[in-house]
Amino acid sequence: MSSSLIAKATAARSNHYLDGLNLEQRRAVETIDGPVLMLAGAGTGKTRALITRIIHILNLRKARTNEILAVTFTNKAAREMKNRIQSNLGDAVEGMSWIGTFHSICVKILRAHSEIVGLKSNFTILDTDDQIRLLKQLIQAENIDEKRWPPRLLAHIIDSWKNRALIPENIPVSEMSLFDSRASELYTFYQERLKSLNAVDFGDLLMHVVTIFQNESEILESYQKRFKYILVDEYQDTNIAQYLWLRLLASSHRNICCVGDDDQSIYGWRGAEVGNILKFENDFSNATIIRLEQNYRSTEHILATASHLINQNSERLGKTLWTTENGGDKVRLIGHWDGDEEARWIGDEIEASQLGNSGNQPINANQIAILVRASHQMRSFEDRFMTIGLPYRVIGGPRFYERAEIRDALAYFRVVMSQDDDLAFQRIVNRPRRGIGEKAQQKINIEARKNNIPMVMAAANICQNNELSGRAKKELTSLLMQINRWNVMLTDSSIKHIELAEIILDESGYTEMWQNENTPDAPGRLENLKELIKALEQFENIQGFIEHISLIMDNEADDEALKVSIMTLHASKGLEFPHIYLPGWEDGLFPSQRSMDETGKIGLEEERRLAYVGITRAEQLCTISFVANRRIFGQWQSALPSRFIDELPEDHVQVLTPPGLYGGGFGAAASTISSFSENNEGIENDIYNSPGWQRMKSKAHTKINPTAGNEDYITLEPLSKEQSLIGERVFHQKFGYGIVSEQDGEKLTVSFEKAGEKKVLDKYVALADQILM
DNA sequence: TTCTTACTGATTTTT
DNA sequence: TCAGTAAGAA
Repeated sequence: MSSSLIAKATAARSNHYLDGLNLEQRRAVETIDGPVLMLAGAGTGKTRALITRIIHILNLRKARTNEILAVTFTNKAAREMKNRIQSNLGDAVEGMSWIGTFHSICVKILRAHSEIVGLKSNFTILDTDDQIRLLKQLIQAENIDEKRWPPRLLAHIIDSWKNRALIPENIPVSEMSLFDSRASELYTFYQERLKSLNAVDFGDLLMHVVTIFQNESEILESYQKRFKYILVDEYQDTNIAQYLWLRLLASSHRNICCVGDDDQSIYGWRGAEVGNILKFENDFSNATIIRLEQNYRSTEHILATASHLINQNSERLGKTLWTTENGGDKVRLIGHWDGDEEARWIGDEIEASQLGNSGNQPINANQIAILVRASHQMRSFEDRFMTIGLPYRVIGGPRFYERAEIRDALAYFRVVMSQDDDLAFQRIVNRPRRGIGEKAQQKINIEARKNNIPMVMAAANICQNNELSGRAKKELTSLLMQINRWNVMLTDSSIKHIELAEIILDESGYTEMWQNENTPDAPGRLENLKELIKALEQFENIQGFIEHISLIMDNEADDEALKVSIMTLHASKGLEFPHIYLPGWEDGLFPSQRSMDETGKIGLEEERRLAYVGITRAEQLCTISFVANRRIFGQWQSALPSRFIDELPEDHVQVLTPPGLYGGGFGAAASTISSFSENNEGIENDIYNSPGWQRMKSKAHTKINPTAGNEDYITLEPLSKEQSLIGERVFHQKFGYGIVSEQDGEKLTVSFEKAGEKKVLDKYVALADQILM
């Protein structure tokens, strides 16, 4: 009696972490044994459930900290998981050595068993850039026309095989003859080359480990025993190799919990298989399926809009998000004339919301995000925000370690550390320019291949045998000597590794190269190099740094700064913001034409999921917009509103009237808008048929965008035919300002200030003094 | 070898 | 439009 009371009391005390979970979350936490699929909709607290589950397993003493395998896709997610566990467990989290990305965990496993797949345990990890360069060399060596068969394509083909864990011997016959009928052959060569370089690419990390698991049952068993519980985040993004990897590890005890949302699968084009999540029940019989559907993030209108949209997809497991949060603003929909106006309007809206206009609470810029489909859309926002002085930051873009200067610096370090790192050597041998050009490099390469020796050694031979011209020989010899000297310094304990790094960059002339360069981004690159040196401080030596760099280094944005975020929809997954803007909802841009062309309905559904991801990022306010005219590749194109706009639920959407004299406009969008307007308060649809609108339309490409000033731009009267324009100062969208020198009907000859004399049609110019600048 | 100019062709990108 | 590259000129 009393002992059961004690048990109850202890349980009540130690389980406090379960407090505040809803019923489903709690079930997800407490169903520890056996396969579990947690279908967690956007904003339903899946990370919390996942973390609590780990704590629960530990608390019940079902496993030790180092017996739990928790896999994520990004380092950021892994870091976040660790941090959140730490706040619950304290330093015990240090024992959780198996929280990480698929790739980083595979590196760890592969380093322990690399000899099985013919690698040394200190293998290097190539990134995409290295991979492409290697493939390029192979293609050249095989005398294949690079133009018709670009290395990128081959890289894609090989990646797609690796994503399916297909080693060269297992390529399906139907796919062998891709790429000029040589794909599988080149794949074989590529793998051989990687082996001889003692290197792997990202895909290999997974594939090699799967191969080891499949062929070495003892090794597999040891890991099966070690990982008593397996947790997987973002399961909808796993590819086949990852799926096989998981299934192998979980096949004995089947204690695997996969968390995912089929509606948020947006990486199909990169090999992710939604199928993995759709058929989880088949793969793991008697699996418990738990749906987290209560949303804690967004208002009812936002959820209803997202749900209604995603409901049009056919291939889904089905979930309905709900919330107890009633009310809030409807999702807003607005059309604009063109991309500049869209950016201008959004800029104005953001400024207004920062001040707390229209009855809402003032909101900081960092609470707002703009999510675009394609990165080229970002520019008009950057331009606009720059001119109005609105602080912003672009999330995504090239990562720190992908920048050329960082990669160059790392290549120097790599060569110094291991002189058989041919790829690194090739990268730096003529950077800065040393007069060791293509010819000389080819000689080194041939020599290396002939004798099967590293390029550094081959280069030394060539220098000795006098096979190079004076300058090249001199430079190469001195470079080799330098490398040697730095290598000696590496073992000299009186020189700190940070100093050595600086010495290498300075003595090689690399820093100088950027100092002498007069491009606008040169200072930034030097700045990055400083950052790199700073990052070195956290490591014991350069070696340790290099080990981690290829997998871990990423640039963290400072969350503190009050800046509007601009990013792609893809980059927004997992984030949330009070206010979200979703511009560019035009057919062809979003959904992307290419997506639909390439994979048809599958592609369209993925695009729709992308829209779903976008909308569900919003907590309070979500604004969708589209334009009638967009400049794509410098060409103006008129656009139709996205078909997704037709799929929005009218009851939860408020259509806004664009500001300006003619209310902006969107040609064919009018019909879409009018179908909405029946249920929406007073929109004057007929403005789209009004003479003013038509006039606006005819001047589509003449509209002058004011870059400064708050006033609405003025609309120009059409130039009258009778009016003589000779001697007038005019403005042209493309050529800028100029003076009209001749006039023949509607044809004008204008001498432009910047572009020189051009013949243009009068409808493409405007009188300069009518332009408000 | 390197600098210049002409051409081409173009989503999304966790590792 | 614009960046990245490939062929020509110095």
